[in-house]
Amino acid sequence: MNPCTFFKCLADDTRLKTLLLIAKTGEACVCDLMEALELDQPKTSRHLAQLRKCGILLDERRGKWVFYKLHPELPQWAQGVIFEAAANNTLYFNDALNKLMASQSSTINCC
Amino acid sequence: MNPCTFFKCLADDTRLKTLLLIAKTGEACVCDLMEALELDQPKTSRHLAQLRKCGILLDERRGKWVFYKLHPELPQWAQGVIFEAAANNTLYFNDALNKLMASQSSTINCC
DNA sequence: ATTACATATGCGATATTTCACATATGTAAT
DNA sequence: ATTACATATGTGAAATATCGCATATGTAAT
Repeated sequence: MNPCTFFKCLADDTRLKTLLLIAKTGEACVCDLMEALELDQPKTSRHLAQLRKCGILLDERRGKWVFYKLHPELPQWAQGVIFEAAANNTLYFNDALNKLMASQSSTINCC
Repeated sequence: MNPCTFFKCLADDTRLKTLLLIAKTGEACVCDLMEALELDQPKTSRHLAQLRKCGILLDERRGKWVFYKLHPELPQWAQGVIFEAAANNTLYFNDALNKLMASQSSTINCC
């Protein structure tokens, strides 16, 4: 994991918020992330794909849905960076986190 | 310190190596950084200026030279990110670090 | 005040990233 | 087999970042 590549992945609002949300909740499906971040589907999917291809996220299909979580083999220091950022920037993604947790605890919309 | 802005600053080879070098050595002047990273003067200065304007580095002039160090008011978590990256990616900037330490311990070239 | 050296910045050219739309793929139900 | 829904990707346009060169500013010495 080249550190510059890693930081490039964090250097975008959509990707960073996505990662912080997943760090906080453990995992999330694409449709919930879309709603929480108020993004269209291709944009959400594109950024997730980039994080997956860089080895930061791991995807897992369950029926029609795809869930993403932090890749278990992500180096410890990189995980630490993500968790530290999540713990110290609540204001930055709190809105999205609330929406995501609401989606995840209901079955109204999707998965 | 917006976390996305912060990570954008780390998402470039020149800036990231500069930061890791400064994290390891405490401070460095522009001319030593130029040599260690084998960069031309305007490029070095431009990236340092960006890091300074974002509040990550603090500059201090001493005679003809300008020294940069981590900004003392940089949030703790952000400092942590830089130090963790420095501690876990030695291969990424070891060449530059050796050159920098050689420059700093001699007075042949500049300051 | 002039010169030499260190650092900073204006600016147009180039490269890279991101976006938006259309379309493709994959899954499950009927 | 067809339909509906969830997700992924091809592609060109738009936005953004970086570079290279020229030039400006700041400091110290003569």
